[in-house]
Amino acid sequence: MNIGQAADASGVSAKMIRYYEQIGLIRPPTRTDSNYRVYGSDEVHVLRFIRRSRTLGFSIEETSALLALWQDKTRASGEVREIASEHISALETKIAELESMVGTLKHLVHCCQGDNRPDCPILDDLAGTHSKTKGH
Amino acid sequence: MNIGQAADASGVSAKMIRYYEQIGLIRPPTRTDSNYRVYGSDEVHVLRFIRRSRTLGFSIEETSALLALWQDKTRASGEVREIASEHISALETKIAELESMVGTLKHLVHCCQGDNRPDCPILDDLAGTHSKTKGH
DNA sequence: CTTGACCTTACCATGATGGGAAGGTCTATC
DNA sequence: GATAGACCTTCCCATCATGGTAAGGTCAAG
Repeated sequence: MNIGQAADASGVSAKMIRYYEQIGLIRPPTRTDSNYRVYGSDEVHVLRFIRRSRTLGFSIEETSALLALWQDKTRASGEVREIASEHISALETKIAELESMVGTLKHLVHCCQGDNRPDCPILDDLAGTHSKTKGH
Repeated sequence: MNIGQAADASGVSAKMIRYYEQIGLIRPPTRTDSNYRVYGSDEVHVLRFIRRSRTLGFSIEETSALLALWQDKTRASGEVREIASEHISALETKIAELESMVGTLKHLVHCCQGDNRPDCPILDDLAGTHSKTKGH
């Protein structure tokens, strides 16, 4: 299987497959006489694993750790759970930040009449010119 | 005021101030004979505006638009509200995505016993080997 | 006049991905 | 067997916003 077919089969672009190889996330595959990369179903399986992990928001580094644990027959699933739990915490922190931003913005939009008057609470807040909405 | 003082006063690093100048977000300030950038309270005000906008998650491009509206005396606040509303939508989409990830991961962590047995639902899900948790 | 804190520009790095160029290879069709 | 087109290879560049570092100039205090 060439890299294009492996890309189609795994959902990981050929570009990314080469990149993952370059940074050491996956092992260099065998090559044909004409230097083409050759992949089998095992490699496609690994690529799918990586893709799913990335989809769930794990970084390459985290994915690398999960991949190692997946391939380690003597692994402890506790380690996996720890990585996942930490990732959940990070995601929840991020969500809280975004929700805070949304809350502030919604309040501002609500105060902003949206007509043509030059007074705009959103801009005023951004400029920090008064403190009406600042404490929000 | 030198760039360092402007940085302290605005909360934007000197590095970023130069960058914002380079990409045209802010205007080049006057310089001293020895080529030092000189800032006044107006520039600091602009920098604070930018900082607040960035804190709220607006991109540089959006910040640039908001800044232009802020400095445009004939602006319509409706435009501002539109930018903010679109930004809220984008943030909410992002939040939903993250929450979906968290949901999947929590389910997996819940299923994963965290002991030393080599069976780990999280890795199984990532690998896509069975469909027990896949439809989640 | 030296020291140290500041400033200047210029370049490199991040993380994960896409784009493109220049050149080699394979396959199908004529 | 030649040619076209689809594929592969490596290498370099761009993103986005930010940080770092290095080499050199400037300023103020002691």
